[in-house]
Amino acid sequence: MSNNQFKKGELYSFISGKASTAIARRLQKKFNGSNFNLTIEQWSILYHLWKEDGKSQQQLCTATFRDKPSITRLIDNLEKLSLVKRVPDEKDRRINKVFLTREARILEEQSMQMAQETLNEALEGVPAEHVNLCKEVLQKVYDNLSQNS
Amino acid sequence: MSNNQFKKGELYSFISGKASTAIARRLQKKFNGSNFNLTIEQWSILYHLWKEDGKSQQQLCTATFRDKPSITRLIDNLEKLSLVKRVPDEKDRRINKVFLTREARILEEQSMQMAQETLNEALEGVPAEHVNLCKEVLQKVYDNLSQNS
DNA sequence: TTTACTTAGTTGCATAAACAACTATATGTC
DNA sequence: GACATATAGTTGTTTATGCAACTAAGTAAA
Repeated sequence: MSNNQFKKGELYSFISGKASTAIARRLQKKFNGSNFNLTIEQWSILYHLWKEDGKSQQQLCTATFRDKPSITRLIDNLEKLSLVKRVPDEKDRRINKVFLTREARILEEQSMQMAQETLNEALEGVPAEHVNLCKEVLQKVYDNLSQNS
Repeated sequence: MSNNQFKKGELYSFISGKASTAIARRLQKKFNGSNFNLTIEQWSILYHLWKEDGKSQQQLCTATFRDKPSITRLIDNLEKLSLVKRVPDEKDRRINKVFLTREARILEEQSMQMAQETLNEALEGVPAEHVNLCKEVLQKVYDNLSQNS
């Protein structure tokens, strides 16, 4: 039995995800202002490929917390932009590995810097230990709900 | 100058809003499982009208952190479902006040209980003071980014 | 090796979001 | 009163999400 009873007025703020929406919008504006022709969602795919190129679509589902159709269509659009390329796996023909193009690799540094900047603006005046605690809470929330319980 | 420098690997979790997405999905599943024919987004409009009926569309924009076209279409769909009704303001004909129907008022108790339940599941095992601190951080983030700075 | 089951990815459909361009109404100034 | 300007809301277009139904390929068991 939990002791986290919410008052009615407090309830909404947690569900709405206003903070992450605000962060995403700010980052998107930075992209638009720099002639980056990228949505945040597309960028989030590239982000995971910069960490490790050649991930399968299924791995991207897990990494980005999206379902398979969403990934299919994001990859479709990224392919149209010549930023990634699907390569069928040699051993298991069901699997598409997704690889960055040279054009996409060029975008890493500048976009990561804009993301960094955005987070710094977002967390201005928040002590590092509060940020860490907050991240732990959000991770715990995610873990709590990822189970079938 | 901020001291919140993020390591590359940590950056994504904050932007992605995984936690609030997970909460919304869980609540949506509860709705679906109870024959509530409502999206979370539609519910969020009703939520603010339950707090104060007759809000204008503009007030709903502010309350739900959405833009005007989004609200127009959410209200369109809620009207189709006979859950709200637009009423032009007597004094200022530009303004639509949005009122709950009887059918919508019936939904309040049960849906709020499901939302409460969802939050309790999400925050299971998280001490109340951590929840409060986390909420403060998220509010601060929102405030930081709401300015034009 | 035939059948059943599982996994990876795609397609169709409905809903929602972001942005720009638009209409209608109100306000303020000359 | 006539003009410019601001505000409230709508419409069109593109992109993304969630769900269900589907195809193709791999696995395991009879």
